[in-house]
Amino acid sequence: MTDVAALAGVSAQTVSRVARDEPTVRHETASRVRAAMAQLGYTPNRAARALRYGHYGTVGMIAHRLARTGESRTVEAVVEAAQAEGYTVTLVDIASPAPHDVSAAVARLSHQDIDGLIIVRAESATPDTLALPPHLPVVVSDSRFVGHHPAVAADQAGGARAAVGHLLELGHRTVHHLAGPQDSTPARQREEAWRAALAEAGAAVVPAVRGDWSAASGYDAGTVLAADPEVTAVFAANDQMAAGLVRALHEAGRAVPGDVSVVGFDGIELSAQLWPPLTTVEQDFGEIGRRLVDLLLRQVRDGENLADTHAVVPVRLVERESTAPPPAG
Amino acid sequence: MTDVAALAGVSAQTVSRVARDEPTVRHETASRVRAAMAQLGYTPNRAARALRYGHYGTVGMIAHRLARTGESRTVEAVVEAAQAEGYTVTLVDIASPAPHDVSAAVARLSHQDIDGLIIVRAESATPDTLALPPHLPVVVSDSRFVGHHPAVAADQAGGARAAVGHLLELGHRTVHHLAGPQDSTPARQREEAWRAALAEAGAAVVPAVRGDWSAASGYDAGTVLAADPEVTAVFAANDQMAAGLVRALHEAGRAVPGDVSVVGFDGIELSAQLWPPLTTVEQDFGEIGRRLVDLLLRQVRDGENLADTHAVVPVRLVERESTAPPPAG
DNA sequence: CGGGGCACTGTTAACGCAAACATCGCGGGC
DNA sequence: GCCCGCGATGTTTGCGTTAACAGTGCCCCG
Repeated sequence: MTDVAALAGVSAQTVSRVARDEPTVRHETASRVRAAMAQLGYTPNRAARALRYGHYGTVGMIAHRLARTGESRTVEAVVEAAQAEGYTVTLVDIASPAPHDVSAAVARLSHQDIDGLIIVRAESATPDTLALPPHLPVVVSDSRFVGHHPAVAADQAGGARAAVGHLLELGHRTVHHLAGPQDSTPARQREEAWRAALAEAGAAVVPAVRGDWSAASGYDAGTVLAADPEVTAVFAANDQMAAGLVRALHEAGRAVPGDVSVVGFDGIELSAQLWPPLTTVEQDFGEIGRRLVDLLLRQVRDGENLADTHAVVPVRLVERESTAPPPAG
Repeated sequence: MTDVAALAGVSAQTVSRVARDEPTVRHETASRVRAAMAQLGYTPNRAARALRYGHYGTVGMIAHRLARTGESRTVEAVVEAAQAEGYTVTLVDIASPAPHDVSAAVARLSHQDIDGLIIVRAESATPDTLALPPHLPVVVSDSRFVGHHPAVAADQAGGARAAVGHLLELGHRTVHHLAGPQDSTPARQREEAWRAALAEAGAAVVPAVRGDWSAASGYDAGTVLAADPEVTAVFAANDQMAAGLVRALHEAGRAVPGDVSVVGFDGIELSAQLWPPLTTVEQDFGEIGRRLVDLLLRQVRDGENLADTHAVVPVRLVERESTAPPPAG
């Protein structure tokens, strides 16, 4: 900056004014300064600016396994929403959802230049183990943190009930469940809602089969389910596992949806192009991302206390061709 | 910091020393300072630190459509690799791959606190339209920038040749191509290599059908391909489109691989669980991410000039059940 | 023709931190 | 017993920027 000032024959302050497009600089002077900036390749140092201003224009985001469907789509939505508000996003991927790793990530990020923090699926962390720096605005995409931090979550239970209800209405006597891993909150919520929906409808509550979200685990579970002639309808906790399940059913010679109906969860792009196209509970990740950013920035900018806020984002059952009435007899 | 110093009864410098774990502080003093830090909820201000040190410990990353397979997996790998080196990643999603939007993203990011920049698939941008700030280390995941910026790219051509070669070896007389969008470099590279491989093998060079990477576009293209009895083998430019294509084939009553063989590209998780499991060209996104970070940090830390570096990451043909010899006759 | 105001530009200080240097007190060597 | 050296801590200074205030020259008004 000093060099630019010298080259343009003005003071550093004037360079600063030009850099910030202050109107109180004569046109001629401004162009001279701009020329000097271009010649020297000058860019304002953001660290110094941030130091002066006291904020960074950046939000931190912590997630586990960024490349997964929900995560990557949430990341995309958060990045877009943050950009629209003039903020950039700094990302940290945690090694595991264990409290220790989450805390380490929080520590790492809170040492970065961030104005606020978004935690996606803190899974096994609890409010107490989070060890957040005081005064740092936070939003969590996990409803267990209500009362501690503002939270945004999809209507997991509603989605599960919709899936079960749909299958029951088609005439299935009960609905099996291909559940997600036990350390995942959404997985548990879907599983509990499935069980509750069955009980309320007076249908037989059968044991759940468990996968780990991966398509391969869905296939493995599918080989078991396919061998059981009692199984006529399965609600899978995500679309990946549903795809693996469908493959296992095909291999076992059980027609989908002729012999077995399948419902997924998430609404990944591929769900519509599977064979058969998958009936699924579609989540609005874009909305989740936008709500996360909104709740965070309201704290950052206006200092609102939103600890009790709990935004529930609705889900939608999309009926495609993987569900039908059970086989006669 | 001043408050902490006052509370602990030491100077600010000693607080600084404790914050950085300098060993020249007496244990007793250090604990007193730490207690004060905890009580006051003190966290070192990174902007001030960055100002002092002259670097940020952050790299910027620009990508288009973060939630797509290649992008999200590259992002994950980059984030992990950067974290391992003590850097965090700031993400910007561009609205479109048009030069104007890329430049805008560059401008936005270069005003952030970053030590270097990773540009993923600059697609339609060219070295000249990039308008990068001088002295900012950059790495691009696109081989067209060789000579201008260090680049990392998967072996698109090699992958396409492997796919075509595999199908030809099975006995197919020619291989059709379900291409990606024309404004995508990888799509063009795959398409050109497909055509070249066909020509070299003396096979008939048929026109390519074009999609936009989406599974739905693959389905649309698939309805056309399925109607043509001449088609016995299709190389799809990505797995999503391959999935849509396979569905269209199923619907048209053409068996996969009995009547038509299909090869995809990318190696998404679901490819192994489609029906039938998809033969595909697997990319090593993890390696791409690691190489990007490596090349960037070598510039950042050691000031190396890597402009001519062009890392080609090998791909691997994974043979599964969607390919077989053509139907007899 | 002198003073007030305005447009423009310069000077000073502070943001929070850490390197460099200064100081202090103590134990040991002579 | 005096001074050196070392460990532990304090003081000064500057990183690049910008807010606040301080000029400086010019035009216009009375």
